[in-house]
Amino acid sequence: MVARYERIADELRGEIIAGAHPVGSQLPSEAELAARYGAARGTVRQAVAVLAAEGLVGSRQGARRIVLGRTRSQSFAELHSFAQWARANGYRFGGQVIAQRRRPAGGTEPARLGSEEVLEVLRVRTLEGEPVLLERTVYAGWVAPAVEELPADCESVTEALHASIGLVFAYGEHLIDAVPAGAQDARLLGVRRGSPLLRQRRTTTTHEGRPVESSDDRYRAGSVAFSIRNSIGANPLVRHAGDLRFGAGEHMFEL
Amino acid sequence: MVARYERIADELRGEIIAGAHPVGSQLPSEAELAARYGAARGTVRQAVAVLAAEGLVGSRQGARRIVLGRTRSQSFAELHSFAQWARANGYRFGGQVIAQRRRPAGGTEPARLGSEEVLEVLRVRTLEGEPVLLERTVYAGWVAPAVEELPADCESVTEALHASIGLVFAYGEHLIDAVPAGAQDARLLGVRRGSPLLRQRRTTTTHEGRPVESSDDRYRAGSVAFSIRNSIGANPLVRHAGDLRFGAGEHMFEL
DNA sequence: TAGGGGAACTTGTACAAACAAGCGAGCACC
DNA sequence: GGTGCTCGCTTGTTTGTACAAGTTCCCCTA
Repeated sequence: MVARYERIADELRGEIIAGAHPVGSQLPSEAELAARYGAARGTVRQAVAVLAAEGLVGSRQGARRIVLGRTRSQSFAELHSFAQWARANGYRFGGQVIAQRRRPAGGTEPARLGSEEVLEVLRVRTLEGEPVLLERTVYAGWVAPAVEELPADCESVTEALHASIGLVFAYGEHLIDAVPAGAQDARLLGVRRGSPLLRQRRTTTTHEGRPVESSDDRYRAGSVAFSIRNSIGANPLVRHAGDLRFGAGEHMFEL
Repeated sequence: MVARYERIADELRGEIIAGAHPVGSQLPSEAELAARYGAARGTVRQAVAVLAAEGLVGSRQGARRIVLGRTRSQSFAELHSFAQWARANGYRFGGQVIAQRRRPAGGTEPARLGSEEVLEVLRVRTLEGEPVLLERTVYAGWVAPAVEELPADCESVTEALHASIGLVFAYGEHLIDAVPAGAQDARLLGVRRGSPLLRQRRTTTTHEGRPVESSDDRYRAGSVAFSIRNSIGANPLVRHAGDLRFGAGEHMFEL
């Protein structure tokens, strides 16, 4: 059972993507949409709120909503699952575990992952036959057995874990920056040492806030880019900082 | 006049940051909050929706909301304005125009910026005395005069343009990736050629969707990082297979 | 013609009510 | 002891109403 506002949002999104509402044009007013769909104004507002959150439309009090773009963001799942992102975009992709071992948690890991023993996995992901991503993932102890069950060439770890133990990656925090390729990075990704990599560090938790994994993913430069659309009203994005000299923290944009 | 739901959100956020609701704990139910604040349930829902959008709390049907984190994501303006971000975080910062010239629009610029003549500006930004950011910005013709009025060491272009012509950067689209430093990048940022830079390409528009600028900003590696906190909606692992397929260009994560 | 004043329109906020759907704990049963 | 089920709690969805606040555009006036 899909909610009514979602169906309305889907339909409006479809119209925008199809070009019925060109970029820069005005959307029908809430009252018009309510009449068209035979829904209450509140329901229509929920629908357009979805589109606004996706960055497709912008709105401000007093003026009609305007169309900002036509590309849809599928943000969360794609940010967590390489496979889901690649599949949604029609790319050929693959994966291969290079190394995997259990070890005691160290540093901030016990606090971040909430377990004393962790499972460390090194995976290479390919896109269109080319290695583009190196994943260094640390799993909390309680998911380790399920992860060890997976085949080495498992296409989608996220989906496999959902199927096997019903695990859902519900919340995540991501840090994106650029780093030079180390020796191992260079070898596995087929680039020169020191060449630029786009790094995404993430920590994910379940619905209950239970930590699942913490990962350091490195993309070959030129292979992928992150895209964000935002507005002054709805603020998904902000910046943070660290220190060049002390190297203790680093400057950070919060998205 | 601040909205009621915003005041409630502020108060709850304050309680979370202060530790009254530790990370992992449950928030009071909507009914309790409504009673406490003497507000309708809908109003309370709006308040907690704000916190959810900030990534502070997570929610799912049937269960109480839980606290996910204590760090607050700030304003949108900080993504567009280096100065506002740096100031809000208490950093010393500066800026200097290196080159500036008008030229005819080329390539996709007429379409992106909606003008035939543009103003190209090259700026270096410093943080704590160190050059960390190189901005190559192309302004639409209609803002060019106002930009040319600015002093070469203008601290905040965004604020200056707001003060002089009432310009508001309302919507933005950002593409984040990693690139090797070119000769000019290396010289101005004080790094070696080919070393990693974090690149943020952005296009900004006004409230009405009128294009203002298009920029290529490059950060020294290790100086800044982008941070995103997100959550899965209601739909766990459901994805539509290949409903969208954009041929051109590079692979993109859309956030 | 340029400018000010307003009226109509549009989105934002707030309240109230009702039902649907999912979660969790406690209870009964095997 | 463990399993399954029911019931109460909590969040999600939808409708309706009313007013507030900001925008847009037309018209009237100087």
